Amino acid sequence: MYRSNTCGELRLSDAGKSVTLAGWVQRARKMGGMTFVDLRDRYGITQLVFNEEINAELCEQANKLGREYVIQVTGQVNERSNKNMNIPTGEIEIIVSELTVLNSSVTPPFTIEDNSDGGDDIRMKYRYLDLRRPCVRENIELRHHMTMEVRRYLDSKGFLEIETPMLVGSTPEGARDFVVPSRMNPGQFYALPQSPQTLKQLLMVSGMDRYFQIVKCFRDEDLRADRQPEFTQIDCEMSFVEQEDVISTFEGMAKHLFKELRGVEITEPFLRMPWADAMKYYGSDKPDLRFGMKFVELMDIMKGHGFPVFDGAEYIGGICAEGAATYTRKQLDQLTDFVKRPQIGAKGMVYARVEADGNVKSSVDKFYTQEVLQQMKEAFDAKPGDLILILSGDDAMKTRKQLCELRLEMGRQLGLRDKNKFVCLWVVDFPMFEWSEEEGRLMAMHHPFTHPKEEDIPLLDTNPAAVRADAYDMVVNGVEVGGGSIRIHDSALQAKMFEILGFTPEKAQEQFGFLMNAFKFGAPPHGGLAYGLDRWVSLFAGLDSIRDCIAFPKNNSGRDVMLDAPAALEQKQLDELNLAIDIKE
RNA sequence: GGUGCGUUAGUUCAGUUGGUUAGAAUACAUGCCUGUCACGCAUGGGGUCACGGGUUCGAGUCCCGUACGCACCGCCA
Repeated sequence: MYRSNTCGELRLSDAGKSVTLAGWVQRARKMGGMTFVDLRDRYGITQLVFNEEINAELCEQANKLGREYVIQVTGQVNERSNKNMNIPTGEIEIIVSELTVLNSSVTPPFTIEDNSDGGDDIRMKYRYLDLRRPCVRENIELRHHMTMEVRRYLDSKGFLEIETPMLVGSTPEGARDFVVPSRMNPGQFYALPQSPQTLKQLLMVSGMDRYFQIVKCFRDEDLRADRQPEFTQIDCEMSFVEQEDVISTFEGMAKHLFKELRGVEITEPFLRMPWADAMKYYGSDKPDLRFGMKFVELMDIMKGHGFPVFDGAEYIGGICAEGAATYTRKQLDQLTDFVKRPQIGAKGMVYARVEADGNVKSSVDKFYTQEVLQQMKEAFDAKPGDLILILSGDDAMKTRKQLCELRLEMGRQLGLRDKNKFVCLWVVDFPMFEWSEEEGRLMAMHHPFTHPKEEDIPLLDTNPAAVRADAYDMVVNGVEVGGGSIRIHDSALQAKMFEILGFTPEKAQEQFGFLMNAFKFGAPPHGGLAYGLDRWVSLFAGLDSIRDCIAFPKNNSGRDVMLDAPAALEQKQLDELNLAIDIKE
């Protein structure tokens, strides 16, 4: 038996017991005649005491212990004379009578503490040491608890957890696939699934009725703080459901997770917003509604008064930052620089302060009478002390996206994006298609299996760009944590969708024939949703990056710096797979 | 594919206008210390200033390129 207890569980009530503990040496404090050792495991830290007067030889051994040595000790639980109330075990210590070094350790490259001295790069290289740090370990524990609660909730609703294959066929629409060469089928490749989308639909055809899977998905696209090439979805599908059924089931799951993992009880229904409104009022399909600053359009009020920039604009709109009239000229110049950054791309920014007497003082006063400025103030319902920021441009959608960035930045600067506040929103009524400049054709905004809104189906022939879909995203604090749709279950309608997307019937049959054929055998109406597990955990843990809740993540270049992957293959392996490498300059 | 920031001791960072032997903290080693808990005190070792080129009497510092890291744009049905 290596241990009788963990390093996190002994309390004052255990005083007098003889125990055996095992763990890692966090640090040793040598006081001369006595030595204290903090022994750490996943559960906590327990202080060990070695006293020269009691056992000189043992104390000598303890003085040789280094950081991260793995040791086993036996001793008696003792009430401390000086208690440390900062840790749960701080009222006791172990007076050690036996010490075994189970393994030594070289000096770690960074300290194993919450306030570590390790940077991202070195932490990833030694991720197994990074995971020893309590603040990282807690994220992994939270992730575990979340998957357990997901299973508990979905099981209670009758969902079956069913595994789908990782080696599937490549699909042309959407993200780039990771591909896997087949040795037994020379020149042919599997692809890793971007999502089990079509397979879960086939499970509905099978009559499985309610399916879920906590599943890895793979997309060979560039990484971000919130995007990894392999990530985990909570993938779900239900039969005989309409949009409302799916939304209520997964709103219920979100509430369950909030309650069980964050202790937040949400009783009222989540907010709903049509996609068109989200774009119009927030310039984004995933608005952060923890704060206001809804866009106000100013074309009627501000255009045609002789200010050339606005007079030539196709869109003029602004936000009102409550109480921000105290912003200095320097701060406003910095905001102007912010929106002019190439990544945002605004030409400039107009600002207006509402002064204590209600007058509006703007950066374009010479073009506008106070009367017009007052109309503008009314449009925002602005109060004395508020600051109005206005952008304009010749492309309404682009300008709204710029205004969106400005709004988020102001929210950040004014401290309105509190990590402990959660606002949940369903964005609904997504467009079915969006125009792709690159491809010169319509592309599915969600995916090609999405059901159009019943009332918009006639538009498929006349004006497909105006067709809306039975698609919905869940957005929490401006993070898209999941999305789904009602699917097409009719092979004729599915064929029509492929036609609109520019597939020839032959191509559609080749790529998705298996699905359309299945639909001929009695496919039930069905729909579903996938939640992003990594993003949910990050949101609950208040993390800036999903990397921090993934045990072994990839870096920005898609590399695992610990495993040094990806890497070149041996020629023998390439030969077996009938592959030749030809790297273009 | 693109933009920005960064790369100096094991680690996290400072390093002024280009000027003597490149510093701090922490970690590490040694010694002292019997109630510490971020223990304390003393001493010590530890540097290809990412790499390559350029400007200069002289480059950690300025310029160009490359590599790597982070954030972002494109991309992510």
